[in-house]
Amino acid sequence: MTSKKNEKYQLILQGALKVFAENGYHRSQVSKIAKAAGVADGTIYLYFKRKEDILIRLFQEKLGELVGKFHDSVEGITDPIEALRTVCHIHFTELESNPELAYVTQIELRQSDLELRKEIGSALKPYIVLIENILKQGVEENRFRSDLNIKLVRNLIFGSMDEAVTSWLISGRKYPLSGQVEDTLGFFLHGISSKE
Amino acid sequence: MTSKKNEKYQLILQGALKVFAENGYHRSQVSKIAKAAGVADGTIYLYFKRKEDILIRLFQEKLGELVGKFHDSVEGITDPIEALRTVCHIHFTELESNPELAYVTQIELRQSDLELRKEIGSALKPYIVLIENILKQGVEENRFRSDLNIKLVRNLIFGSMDEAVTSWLISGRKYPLSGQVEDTLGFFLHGISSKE
Amino acid sequence: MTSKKNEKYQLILQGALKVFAENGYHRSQVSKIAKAAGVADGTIYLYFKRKEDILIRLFQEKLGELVGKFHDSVEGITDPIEALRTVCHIHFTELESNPELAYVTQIELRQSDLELRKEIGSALKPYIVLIENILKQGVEENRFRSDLNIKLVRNLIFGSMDEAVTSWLISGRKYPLSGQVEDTLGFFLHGISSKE
Amino acid sequence: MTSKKNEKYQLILQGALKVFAENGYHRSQVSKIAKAAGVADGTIYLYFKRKEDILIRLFQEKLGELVGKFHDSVEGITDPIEALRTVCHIHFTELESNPELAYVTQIELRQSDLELRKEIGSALKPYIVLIENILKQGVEENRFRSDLNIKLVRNLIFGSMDEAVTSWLISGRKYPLSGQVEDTLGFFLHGISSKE
DNA sequence: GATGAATGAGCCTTCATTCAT
DNA sequence: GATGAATGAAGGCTCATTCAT
Repeated sequence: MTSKKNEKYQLILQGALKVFAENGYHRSQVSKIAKAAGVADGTIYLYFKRKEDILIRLFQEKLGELVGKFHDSVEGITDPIEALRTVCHIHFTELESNPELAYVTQIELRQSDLELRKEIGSALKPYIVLIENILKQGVEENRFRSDLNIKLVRNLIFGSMDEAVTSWLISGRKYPLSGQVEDTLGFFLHGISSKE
Repeated sequence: MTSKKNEKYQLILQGALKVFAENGYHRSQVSKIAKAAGVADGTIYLYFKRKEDILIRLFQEKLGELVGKFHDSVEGITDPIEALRTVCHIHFTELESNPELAYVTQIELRQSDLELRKEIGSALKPYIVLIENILKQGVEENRFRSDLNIKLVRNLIFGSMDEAVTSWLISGRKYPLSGQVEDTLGFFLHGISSKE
Repeated sequence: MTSKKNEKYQLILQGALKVFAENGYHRSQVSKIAKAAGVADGTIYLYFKRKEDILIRLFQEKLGELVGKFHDSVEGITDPIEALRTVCHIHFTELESNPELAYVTQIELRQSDLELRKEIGSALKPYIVLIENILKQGVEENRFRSDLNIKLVRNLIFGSMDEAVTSWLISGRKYPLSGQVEDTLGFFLHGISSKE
Repeated sequence: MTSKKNEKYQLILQGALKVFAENGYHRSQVSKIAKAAGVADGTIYLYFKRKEDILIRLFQEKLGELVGKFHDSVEGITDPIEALRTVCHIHFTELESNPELAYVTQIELRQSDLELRKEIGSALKPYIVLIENILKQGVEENRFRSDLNIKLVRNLIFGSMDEAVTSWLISGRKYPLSGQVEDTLGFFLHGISSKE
């Protein structure tokens, strides 16, 4: 049964999320993760090739879930502006309601070398593509400017939201992140220039 | 002579920049930095309290230089839009022409715990404030929207540029970063909505 | 099995005794002890918190054994003079027949800071108390002088024997230490004054 | 002028005595001694071959002074018992009134390897010989027992006093050491047996 | 599959000693 | 003689990974 294998596998991922969030990747010994997961040290190596794999898989699983939620939520929405609002709303509320995950994605995942960054990049790819598709659709429907540099703008949008989350996290989460959805969206849609 | 003292200090910083960029912080042994700097291992500890200090100081020095350039360049510019263009232009060209520095700031500096992230944040503060002041001035002069959430927008702008640099870096620097200044500025100023 | 755990623990202690005796504490690298014990360097840290702990535990174990022997030997002896003779005899013969232990107790254990000295002192306490009890009993039975300053005299007796051992050791063990039991006892019992 | 040379030499010895007493030999860095002495690190190596030499010389100088005092005080005394009393009195009072010296001689000097212990032994020799001569004279004058094992007894006497000092020191110097001269002397002279 | 005791490579840091000034 | 910046050897300790049970 894969369910049995999944059981330990999931326990380890959950333990790792907790331990990474509390201590940071480099101060999270494998033995500490094993204890948090309630398994023996060696058991971890039955499911993960090396310590770094735990981080990668954790990210992939969690980001997969997130991207799934993005897809599900956007699916029925035909208005690209509404789709963008939904993406931003989910991005902020999901991380706001899950500080451990936020910490790991915003802080710990960056604690990795160029190689890992590329892997993270590919895991993020579906999310970036999702934004890209919204942009394309918006341009086609003439809701967005036709001269958009889409590859660039999707990155700028992602980077904006990412920085908004990181700032909120580093500030100590003193204000509600979800309260910034509309202002962020306004920035995306209209920029900062006065109408004149 | 302070020049003499500065000499070794600078040699170590330069060596560290090179070694960090090549290997990443965690794979950069102190002995490797010492060799790159042309000094003995122990000498490093005459100028830096511990290995992590090298990273912090490196960042502070280099970012200090960058912020200085921003200030110098923006000083004589009265038009806030032009000021924003200048900031973006310098941000992109400086890092484009200095890939080692780009690597360390975009990748390695993120490989640090929350504590260090806060120190980095405070070193970045003057830059963020510079953007904030441009925004304030623009609002006052009615060039920017009066309803801007300035604290948020300055972060979004910084985050956008930051992500643009990271993407360019992770892509393998296959395209000229400086070629994206105008499109980025267009995004900041007008957003993505079509005029209608 | 605790025997299995004890096995490595004992191997390390034995290795340490040998290496300390040959090289002295400060010139005994942990790796040398590990090799002598036939275990890996890291294994030592599964059983001992730090290098200094090996010395402390070694002393406590070995001194514990010695004190046990003193107790066993004295137990059935009712004559306090005979008890004192037995103590001196065991003190000299045990160390004489175990030069490695003698070296560590007389030389290396002194190579420690005040903090460790206090720990050693507390481990020695039962031995000192044993001597003290013999003195008390002797005074009660009117075999020893009633005006003895017992706290002082127990120290003087211990110090005498200790110095006798150290001198023998530093001399290169050129004469039989056990041959000095009777003269030492004579000194304790009658002092040096002529009867007149 | 040797006086000039002696000046720095003495400064270093004084600094070392202070630093050794405060920190213990192994935690007394050469640079700390240099600072306490008010000289440069390198200067120490103009007067001492290596760090260990400082300890040896310090001991030799200080012990030399002590032995000088013993000789001066005993010189005019013809009664061997009185001579022994004087020796014990000086031994206790000198170290009691100079806790830094006491600490270094009783604790730090023991923190040395067999080689150094032998050097210390030879520096102590004149003191041991002084005691030996008193014993010989006493035996000749029939004040002490004629069957004394002089080589042994001189060590026992020295060891007794030495232990008395160390115990007093480790106890935290809570009682006056000089108050134990008479009881100690009583032990030397008459031992512990009741007269009968 | 699961365990966890054992491994041993790896590395930061200290500090006695040197030597150019 | 005096300085103190520079040196670099040395070693205690950690912890990711393995493997016999």
